[in-house]
Amino acid sequence: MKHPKNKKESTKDRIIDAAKMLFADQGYLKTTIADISKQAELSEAALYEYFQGKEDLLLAIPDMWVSELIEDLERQLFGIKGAVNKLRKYLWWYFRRVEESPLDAKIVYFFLKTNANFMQTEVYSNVKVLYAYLLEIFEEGKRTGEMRSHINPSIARNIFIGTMEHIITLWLLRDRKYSLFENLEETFDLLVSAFTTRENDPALPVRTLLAEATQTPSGIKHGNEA
Amino acid sequence: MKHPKNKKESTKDRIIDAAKMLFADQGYLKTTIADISKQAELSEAALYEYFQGKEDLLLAIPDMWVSELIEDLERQLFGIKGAVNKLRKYLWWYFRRVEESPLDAKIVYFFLKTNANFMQTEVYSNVKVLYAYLLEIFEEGKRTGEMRSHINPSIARNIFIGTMEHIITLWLLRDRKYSLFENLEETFDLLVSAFTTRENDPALPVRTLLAEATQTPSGIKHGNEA
DNA sequence: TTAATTTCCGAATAACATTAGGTCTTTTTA
DNA sequence: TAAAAAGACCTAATGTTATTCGGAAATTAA
Repeated sequence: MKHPKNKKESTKDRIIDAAKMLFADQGYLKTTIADISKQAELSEAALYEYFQGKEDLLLAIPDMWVSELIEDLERQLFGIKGAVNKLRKYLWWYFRRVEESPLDAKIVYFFLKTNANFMQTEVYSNVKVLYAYLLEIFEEGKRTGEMRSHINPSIARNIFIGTMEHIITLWLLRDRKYSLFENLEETFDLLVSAFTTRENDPALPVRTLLAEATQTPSGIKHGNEA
Repeated sequence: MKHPKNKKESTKDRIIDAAKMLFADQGYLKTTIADISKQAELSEAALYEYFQGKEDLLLAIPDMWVSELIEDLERQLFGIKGAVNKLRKYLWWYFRRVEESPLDAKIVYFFLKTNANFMQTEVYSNVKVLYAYLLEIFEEGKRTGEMRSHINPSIARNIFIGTMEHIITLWLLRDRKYSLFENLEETFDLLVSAFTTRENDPALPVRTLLAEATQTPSGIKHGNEA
């Protein structure tokens, strides 16, 4: 059915690109079908051959992006050992994808949830897949002892996702004037220190502290713990 | 100017209440001025005596709510000693306010950021005030030694706010079928364990071991407010 | 080459937000 | 108190936008 004329971008893609740019730039409301079709060099009526309407067009954008993400994620995590390492990879991977596709990200974070029936959409179930990976990671960490045994995976996931989303939202609101990766290392360490057992906490290695403490001149009382 | 006929709700309030309900229920887009004015028992034209337009009306809602929050927050935190206690109060207070005014919260979290010029609005600067309190709390915690000395307050704030917002957003998306306070205790403990020095971590009292081994380092005055 | 199909467009249509212009009521003021 | 001013409200335009209609041009299939 689809015969991609490689010489030029397909019409559908042109529409999507135009819409993506305009939605992200001016917002969904202020962007008119006339704007989009002008940018895509097409009549307004023709646009309706490709999308059922403005809302359908909006939904199509995150739909594609999130699908790509899902496919990529599996490959990215493949072969990585350990829950903390997976968590780290997840974070760096996702931030890179967001930095590479800020328009998609903006549409996802700003215009998707407003849709009222967003919960019933294809995109939402795909987002849940992305989140489910995190749950698995926390469950693995718990199982292997890398993370605290009494941790609640879904709570940990809330904290992790919430933090990610907030950082991204701020970055988008501030017109992405800085790098998303600024302070990321520190943020990750802080998060991990909440989840992991102490031995695995790189930010505050207790073993080392203990060792230091027992060496400090004033501190030696009774080193009854080891 | 204002002569509040106490016998009935003022017209302006009626409009705001109608808009709040309809926006939160159907979304900003699907709600028409006709809907709102019908609900408020008013002609469409009359509505424009009170608000410049649909967008102005939308903005008015969080504007009022956030102003109230700011005024309340100061009183709520007044007299509470210790950064962790303040943090806890902040969280419980805010969640209660959200649970009491879910429609306002929904408008804030779902329809405000989409506004493109949201950054220039009155509401945004007020939201920043709310967030600034958190920064102060983390700085205080750092200063008093209640929290880790190497913590970055703005990173801690990101984690805290991100987590809050994510929990609230989920709750709203799921039609608030459960209590916002479900698992809150556990979530808070997990967060605090990332921020605090070990002695204040009730979940995993590793530091008590250390404290036994050494004396409290550098004369930390831990307010024993737990 | 002809029929079918796809791609596209100009011109309606319809749903809205917003304005204009006016009536009726309440408040002010002289 | 009576006239004037201000306020609250309305019906009926007006203008903007999304969406649909009916058909033309271009492409593909036979």
